Amino acid sequence: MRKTVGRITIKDVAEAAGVSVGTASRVINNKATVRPEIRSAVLSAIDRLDYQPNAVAQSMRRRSTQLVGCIIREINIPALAAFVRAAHDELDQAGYSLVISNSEGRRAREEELIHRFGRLQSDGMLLGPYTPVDPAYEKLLRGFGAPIVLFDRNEPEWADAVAADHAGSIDRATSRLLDLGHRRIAILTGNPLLFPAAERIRGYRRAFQRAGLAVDESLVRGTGFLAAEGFRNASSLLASAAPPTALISGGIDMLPGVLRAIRVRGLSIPDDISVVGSGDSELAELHTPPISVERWDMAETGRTAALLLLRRIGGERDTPPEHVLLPAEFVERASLAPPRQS
Amino acid sequence: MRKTVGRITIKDVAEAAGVSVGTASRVINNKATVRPEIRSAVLSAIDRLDYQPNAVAQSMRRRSTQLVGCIIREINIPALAAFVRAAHDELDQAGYSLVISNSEGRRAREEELIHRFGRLQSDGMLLGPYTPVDPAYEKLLRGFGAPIVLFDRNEPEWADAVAADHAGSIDRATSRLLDLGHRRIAILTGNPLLFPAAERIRGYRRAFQRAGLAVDESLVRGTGFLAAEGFRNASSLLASAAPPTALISGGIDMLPGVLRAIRVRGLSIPDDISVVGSGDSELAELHTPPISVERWDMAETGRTAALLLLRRIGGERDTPPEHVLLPAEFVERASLAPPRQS
DNA sequence: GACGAATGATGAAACGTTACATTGACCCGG
DNA sequence: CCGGGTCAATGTAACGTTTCATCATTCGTC
Repeated sequence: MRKTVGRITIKDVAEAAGVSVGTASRVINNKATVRPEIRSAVLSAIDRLDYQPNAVAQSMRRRSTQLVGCIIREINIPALAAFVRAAHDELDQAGYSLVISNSEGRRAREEELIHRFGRLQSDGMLLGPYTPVDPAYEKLLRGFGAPIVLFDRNEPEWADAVAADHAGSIDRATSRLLDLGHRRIAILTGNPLLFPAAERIRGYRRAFQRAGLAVDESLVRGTGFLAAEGFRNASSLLASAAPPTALISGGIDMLPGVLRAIRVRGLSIPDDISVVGSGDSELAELHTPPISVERWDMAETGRTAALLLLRRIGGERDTPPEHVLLPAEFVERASLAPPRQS
Repeated sequence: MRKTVGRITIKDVAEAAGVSVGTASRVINNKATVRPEIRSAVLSAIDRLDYQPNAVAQSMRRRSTQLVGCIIREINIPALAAFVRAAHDELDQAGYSLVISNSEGRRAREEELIHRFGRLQSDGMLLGPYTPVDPAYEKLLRGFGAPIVLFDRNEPEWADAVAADHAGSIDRATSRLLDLGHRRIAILTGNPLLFPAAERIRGYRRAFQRAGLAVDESLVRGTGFLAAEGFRNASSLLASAAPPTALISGGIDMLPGVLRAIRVRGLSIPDDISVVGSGDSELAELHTPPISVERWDMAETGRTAALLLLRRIGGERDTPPEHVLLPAEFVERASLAPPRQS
């Protein structure tokens, strides 16, 4: 006798099987001992009524939602989509669902989303804050009642984190440019208070230092990861009295802006200017000429982040925070050439 | 006096403000009438205790989770990411969170995810089934307790749907190829039981019919949308005795496979073969030569889907299902040329 | 055949909210 | 001065589970 109104609850199942709700619950979670004949009676009732446990009620009681929040800047960036995809697979396999949200890189939205995922009682969170973590932010994160894993960030340092070795790859890229004879090498990246920007600049300086050369500070621009910033900075540099002969685009989706600035100015790659991008992409690979990039495995990043998170969720609460640094390589393509003799 | 164990509940707030939980609740949901001085007492307690409502408990009681499920084949496909992004924004603005999951185009996973989102009590679902909707599937969907919006699908027909006019754009593409003198035009797409495959083939046939020409059925391949299928079909066609002089890649992420098959065979575009893709992408735009495509607005698709869903969630349950057909255009690029004289 | 130990099933109390029926206080008109 | 009508706040019953203490039955042992 199917109930006509409302969904089927465990109570209906118990009634149909002629047992108590408690027993029905024990069957459903196949717990402890329950007589085989009763078990099958309950299972048949479940089948007959097409019963599905109400996850909300379960979450309420078990105090675990099997939900993981993920705050990224923009799902539309292929590299981030790859990250999400890999993390999703790992979490999904462990029975967790992924709630994603785009922060658009805005502090206010990040805060709102963190609050939202807190209210949601999500069991964990993957977070790539776009704002430097000041004390207020740190407090907000500390108040989040579940484990947090950061990606491509290293603050707050008490959270687990997965990041790529930007310093290493940009060091290699810069060295290669120096070897080719470049001296005026510009690096465009985000706020140096954020890990990937700081690291890229660190690698850049390290290469100069090793070569015994001084860095021209006017060529180091840490104002923003976005394509628009890339365009702005590249444009102004290229228009200057002593324009750079090589340009490192240090943002995961900055390259389109930089390329546009170069095109607008009528320059050609690599004859007029050498270019290095950050993060491999169809754009970099298929561009004419193909653009050299620092590359790391985004899927591996996502997997690792998910695994770290699952470990914490699984109860490992008081081992020290783990900061995984994944290798990044420098992939040379046709976008590099010696500087033009002038 | 901050509780040291467990989260702060509305009970703590009520206690701290010296009112009943009912009153506290009324303040929180600023409902009905509540004396200003009491309201501010409660608000100050909330502030002091840093209280956040438990969304799980709210969902339980209100019977609404503010969660929307989204099942797509693969978030990693830029076009789908754009869809998700746009839908996300619309839903987010209305206070809903988006739970996404990748079906990998596998029926079993689709079913499992639909069940999961049902158990989750999600308030709605965005769904692009990759499997033709047979009676069993239709029953599954009918049993899902919340509104469903399909994208690029038209079945089951009782669900709202948003799709692109593939028939129109592929008709134009085919016509253009016929005008250029092509007669052996192959079309590679998915299962013709699925809307976008059926529509593309329909447009293709329509163009031939208008031109008074017969379709060579051996050139119509409706075996799968994936890049691997594209590679397989393109390879076998190109290796045949009478290979096509033009090729329509009728799947949103099939193009890489098709291009690879052409490259492997050592053919050049457009001299040896003309190519049309489905859905614009960086690959199509930046390829040498750029690939012509049928193009539609993925963001608009996502927005529309979200809006349709929100309307249903908002209570409009018994207006007839809405099937929105968004325009698709044919974008001609350098991948087209007259067939080589043989 | 009685007793304790297992084994299985039950009932009710949570979980944190919201909604609804109730109560209490106060005012106003007759 | 009483009755009815507002307005505000309270107390409590849900929502659908799980869990835990409790109770009932069975079984083996002496």
